[in-house]
Amino acid sequence: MKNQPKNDQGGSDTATTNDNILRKAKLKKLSDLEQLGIEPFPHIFKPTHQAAALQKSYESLVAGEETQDKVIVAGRVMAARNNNMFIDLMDTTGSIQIFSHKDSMSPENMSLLDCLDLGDIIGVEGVIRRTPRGELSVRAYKITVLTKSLLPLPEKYHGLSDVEQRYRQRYVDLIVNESSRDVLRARSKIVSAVREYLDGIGALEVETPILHSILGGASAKPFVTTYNALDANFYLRVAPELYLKRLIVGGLSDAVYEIGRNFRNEGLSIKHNPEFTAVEGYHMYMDYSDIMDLIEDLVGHVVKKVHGTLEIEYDGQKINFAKPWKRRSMIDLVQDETGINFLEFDTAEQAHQAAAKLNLKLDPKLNWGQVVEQVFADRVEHKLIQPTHVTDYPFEISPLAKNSRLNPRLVERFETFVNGWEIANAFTELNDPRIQRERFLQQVEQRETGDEEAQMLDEDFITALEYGLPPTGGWGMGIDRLVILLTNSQNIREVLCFPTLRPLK
RNA sequence: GACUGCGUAGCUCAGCCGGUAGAGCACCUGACUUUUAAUCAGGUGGUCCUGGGUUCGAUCCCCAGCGCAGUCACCA
Repeated sequence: MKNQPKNDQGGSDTATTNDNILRKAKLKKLSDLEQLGIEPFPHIFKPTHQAAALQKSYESLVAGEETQDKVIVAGRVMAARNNNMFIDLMDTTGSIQIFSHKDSMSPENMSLLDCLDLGDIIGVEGVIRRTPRGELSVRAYKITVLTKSLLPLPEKYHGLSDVEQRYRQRYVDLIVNESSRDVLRARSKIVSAVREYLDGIGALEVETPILHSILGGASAKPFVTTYNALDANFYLRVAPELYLKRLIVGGLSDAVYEIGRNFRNEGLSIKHNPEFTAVEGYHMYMDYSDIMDLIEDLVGHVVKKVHGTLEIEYDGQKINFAKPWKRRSMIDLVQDETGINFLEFDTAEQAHQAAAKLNLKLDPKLNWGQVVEQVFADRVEHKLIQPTHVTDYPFEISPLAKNSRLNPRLVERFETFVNGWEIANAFTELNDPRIQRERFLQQVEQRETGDEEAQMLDEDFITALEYGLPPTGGWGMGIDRLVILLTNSQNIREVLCFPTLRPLK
């Protein structure tokens, strides 16, 4: 990539690049400060006020008026005018102008102004006033350098827009791009709201292993790593599901949940990052209908917390999260779009023939359920803009879900779609150890025919089921996608603090 | 992984139908001193992503590589 800061040029006299010239200018000011007996990196400073709160409490202060209210603020110098007489100081809450005039500052302190650069972090003691031009300001009595910055900030008007650099050097992006800060702060708020809701219904937050010796809980390609001390290979988990259900078996709580990272060794896209955050929850004595209610309440709580209303706009499209959400079976939705009722086909061959009529090119090895899933993905998924629970999935693609009470070829599973994206996946949990073993064995068979994503037989999980998993409903939700929707972002990387990039060589 | 596009100053971007490059901001010097992307005058700053090839000459054309983006495939 271009424009990486070079770290090995600080002391070189032969340096001629602009990078070096800019850096040298700042190093000179740093040594000027030291000449003045000023420590450019002091240990501590205690501000008393923050910018946003000051802006709010002095909202009605009229232009030209000065108070006697003493404040101490601290932040980064983002802009300066009139030889640093006016400085825009930015802290984590907002900005406030600093006004430095010889009438209210010592000559020594005034000379410190000459050593300031954009990007420096300073502390300012002074009084609140509003300038005749109407800008709320701190008239400085004393300015303290808190941290000298040695690298130039990006352009003050256009900011930093090179996406690669924004993600590789998120700290620079965050300094100059308010929208980046807003998105990541909203993410934190969303995670808090999820936690708040689940704690509120009495669910217990737990942490289960990320290093798994047996792959399970979802159909996905894993990352593999080695643990030296045990001389054993581990998978980075693709889902925490099987461990969470073990905790329900153990009766740790009526409900448990985990918010954490899953890892899938698959491609990057605007919707996919190899490590992503999911929340999963398991609730005794609930079935998938109860979980649909729960998802609607949970997401509703989060949306309201972030937006104050249940109707949001994403990419110009209005999305309404008000209950109840549409609930419709996968088979019916496919029939709505294609006129084909796949339940009429008893064999995979018949399903393949039907799919072929729809001009779908499918791997001939796919079983009936996989064909239905592909037709659904191709014809239906992208049309599900408003929140929709798609219910009753084929059992072949749902090895951990309990069979349907209505049709043995289906299971009590649903996925929730918003804006054409799957955001949640849930089942009435399969708790019959005999059937679970069969399902695992079918997965193992698929694995042996080359399906890298098929799950493994987890004997200990079956043992847990043999001790008895009470009737339980479980669900998982992708946090990143929810954040994309609720922050009107276009890309998963925008909602990750540090998205995955190819390492620089 | 495949295809397409992009890579020029610290940042945001022009430009060159092949003759070694410009602007604004930032930075430096000076002026101004109640400014708001402050203003005015002057100045510094470039491996035009990297490596090959074609050419008298390549930042520009060709090939390969690296990085990024978008689309597709797998997936949440």
